[in-house]
Amino acid sequence: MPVRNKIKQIRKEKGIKQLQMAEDLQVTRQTLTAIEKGKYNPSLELAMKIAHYFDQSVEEVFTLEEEL
Amino acid sequence: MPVRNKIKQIRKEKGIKQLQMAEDLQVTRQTLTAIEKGKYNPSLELAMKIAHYFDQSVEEVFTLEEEL
DNA sequence: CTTATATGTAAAGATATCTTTACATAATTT
DNA sequence: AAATTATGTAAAGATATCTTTACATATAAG
Repeated sequence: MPVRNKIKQIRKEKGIKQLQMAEDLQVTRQTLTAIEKGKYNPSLELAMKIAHYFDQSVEEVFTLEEEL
Repeated sequence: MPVRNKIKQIRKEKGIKQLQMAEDLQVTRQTLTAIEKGKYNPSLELAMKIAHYFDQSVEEVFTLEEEL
C-alpha cells in the first residue's frame, strides 16, 4: 500500500516555491524535492505540517493506494 | 510540534484487542503498544492505515500539538 | 489458585526519514 | 547570451520507525 501525494500539484496551484515552502516548514529543500518525487514518504509529523500548510487535510494531500 | 494520538482510547471504545488490531494491520503488537504509549510516531502509511481501520480521518486520530 | 489472555518493556538489528554539503540542469530574467 | 533563480540529484551520516525474540506483569477465566 504505497502512499501517493499531490504536493507538487498543490504547491504549483498556490504558486509557492520549494525553497519558500521548505523554509516555512523548517525542513531542507532536498527533503521536499525527495518527497515530491516520491523517493520516500514524509514522517507523520511532516505530512501533517504539509497538509495544514496548504489548509487541507492529510487525506486531501496524501492517498493510500489500495491495490497490491 | 509533537504528534499525539487517540489510538488506545478509540480501540477501547470499539472493543478491539491490540493483537487483533496488529494482525489486521499487519504490524507487530509491539509496534502498536509503542505507538499507543507515545514512544514514537507511526510512519505516514501506518498512520493512514490505523485511521482508516477506525473509519476515521488521520486528523481525528492524530493531532499536531501547536505549542513549542 | 492455576491457567490463559491482554498488555508492557527491552535490546539488537534492518530499513526509512532527514540533514549537510555539493554539484548539476532547467527555466526565467536582464 | 549571461546571470539569476528554481529544481533535481547524490553520498555520508544521524536519528526514527519497525521487526524479532524474549521476558514480565496485569487482568480475566476456569
